[in-house]
Amino acid sequence: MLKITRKVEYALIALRHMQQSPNSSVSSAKEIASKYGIPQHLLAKILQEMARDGLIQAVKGPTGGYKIKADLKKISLKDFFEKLEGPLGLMDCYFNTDCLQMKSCNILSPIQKINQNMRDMFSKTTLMEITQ
Amino acid sequence: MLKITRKVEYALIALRHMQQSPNSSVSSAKEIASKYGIPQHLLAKILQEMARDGLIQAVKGPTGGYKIKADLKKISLKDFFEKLEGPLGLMDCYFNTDCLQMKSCNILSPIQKINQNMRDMFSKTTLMEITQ
DNA sequence: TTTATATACGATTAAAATTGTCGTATATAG
DNA sequence: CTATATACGACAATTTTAATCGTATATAAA
Repeated sequence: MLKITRKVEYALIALRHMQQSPNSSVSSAKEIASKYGIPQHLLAKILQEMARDGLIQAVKGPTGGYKIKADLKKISLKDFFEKLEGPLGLMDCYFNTDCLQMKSCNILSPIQKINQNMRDMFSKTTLMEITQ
Repeated sequence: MLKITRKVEYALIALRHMQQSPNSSVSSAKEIASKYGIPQHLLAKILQEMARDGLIQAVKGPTGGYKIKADLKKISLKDFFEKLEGPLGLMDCYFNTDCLQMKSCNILSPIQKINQNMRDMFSKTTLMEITQ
């Protein structure tokens, strides 16, 4: 429990790789996948999603690839996680109000506090701090 | 991702229930399960594990059940999570050193820092704060 | 203009982790 | 005795995550 997914892990690895590449050069999914031992097609899908999210820019065709587009100093880890994986919370009831046990649940408010702590923590860290 | 398991959720609910019960009285798995809509056998297994861990005390036979044994003020949420679910980390490589990509991984050290932040956060909260 | 290589993206399958059930044994209050 | 509780391992179902596959489109370079 309390693990990040491989999807997020692969996304971070790719971002850091691009961050460390010469400016304005692009990195292909194939190049990144083989360097870090990531399934190529899977990484490609993740890169495509990050491109749709505006984090990176895609360049098509041979010699194509991806490069960083957004200002990573302005994006928190919380926002990054939520772009890729949806709402961030220890339990679904933090966002989802359709739990049948809602009325009888006795740990709802204590959990909400911890949730808030965790969200604050990830809000205070920028993507740049991870990838630089 | 970054979710706690139902096992931990059920354990917290049960602990809080016992905490709020009259002192020296016991609560049965059946009673707690039906009150909060938890599968009875599943809750029983979790309570048994907590008993083995010394968190609660089991009383056998009819009129039996469980009551709090440990001093919840002295147990951090981190220790509680680790008792039930094992090592706490965003990624397995925080503890497990047999990842094949270890050498090429470029996010290892940044992830370790976030890991430490998360562990610190859960170390600073006691079980009592959740269950009281 | 042809070819090789890249992104784009939905559909599907595979694997892993989580969640829940079942059967049987043992203890004990009434 | 008997009913009810804990004890515990084996097993099954479900859900989530991870990975693969097929096909289409864009484009640089020969």
